Amino acid sequence: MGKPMISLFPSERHDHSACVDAALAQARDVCREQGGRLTPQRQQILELVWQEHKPVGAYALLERLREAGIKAAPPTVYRALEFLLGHGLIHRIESLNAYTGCTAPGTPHHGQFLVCSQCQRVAELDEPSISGELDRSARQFGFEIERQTVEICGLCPRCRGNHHD
Amino acid sequence: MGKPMISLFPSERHDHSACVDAALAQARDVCREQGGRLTPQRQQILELVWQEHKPVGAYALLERLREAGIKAAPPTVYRALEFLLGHGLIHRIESLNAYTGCTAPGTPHHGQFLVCSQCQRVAELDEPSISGELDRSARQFGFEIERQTVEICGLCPRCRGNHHD
DNA sequence: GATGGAATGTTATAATGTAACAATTATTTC
DNA sequence: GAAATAATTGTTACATTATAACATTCCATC
Repeated sequence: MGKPMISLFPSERHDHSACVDAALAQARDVCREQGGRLTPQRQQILELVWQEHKPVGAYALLERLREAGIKAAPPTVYRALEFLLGHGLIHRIESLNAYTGCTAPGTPHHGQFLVCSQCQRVAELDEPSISGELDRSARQFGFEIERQTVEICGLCPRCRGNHHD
Repeated sequence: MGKPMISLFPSERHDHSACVDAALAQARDVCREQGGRLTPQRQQILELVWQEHKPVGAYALLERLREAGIKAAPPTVYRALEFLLGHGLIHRIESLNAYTGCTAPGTPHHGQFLVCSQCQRVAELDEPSISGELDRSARQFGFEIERQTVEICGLCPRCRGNHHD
């Protein structure tokens, strides 16, 4: 009974290197189209953001950079993040002060995020029905939307199953 | 043509002291019902949050407290905010790291916020149609919602009219 | 008026983010 | 190719937001 349940939360043993490769390839395409320079450093930071399907904080990225032997200061990370945000290659999760790879870069979309409070993984949605309702409500009150922040915190399918915290 | 436009953004010269008084009265009711202690300090900070229909940062509140002659440190403010958040008397606007008075304390609701990027004022919605769509989408993906963060940034009706920045 | 729990005071520090200017690297123009 | 220009990165310092830890005070109740 019920519709097939599409999994936005990839399994534990999916081929994650494929995710990363795809993200990097898409990023190169997007930058070529938009005339942005995906420098090695920016690419490396994008790759670090993609290490997991979890949002990463700026200082965690800084830590990872240093572990990779690169001595960097906060502005290095924040500048790369600014570039990546500007080209729609990552999103910022406001409720976590953290950053996550965009799964549909290049295509204009509002991100809507399902954030698991247990495993921290994030799934990105772009449901027209949600955006539509937001648009409708905003219009009703004479409000002109510039940007939507929709972050839904809760339990992902897998963590709902594992009720042994 | 079109529906009457309900104004969620009060006019510049509405009787704001009435807003504050109502908020404080509601807060007292809520605390009585829930068994929370609305101490003078907590009440004062709630009052400061309500000084405008704009979200206020914790350190701005600290500043206002000091202007009121009270020498306080950050934990004083954060503890009061924690109490007020816990009793649903204020909301935190994630995208601004700021706090705003709740317009419907006591009644369970998800806050949905229209935040004006020009005048910074905020209107709180609780549209079942939005929550409903979020619920529906989450359920579709097997996700169990604990908390919704919906913050819509854009131009409020008045600022849309004033195109002379 | 003793006592136990909540609230507040106080100091220090953690976590997140940015300003400002110097140095370098890439790109264009001559 | 060399000079000029623009973009990127390095570096230092600092701003902003938030919390940990422990001492003290307040307050309801016994």
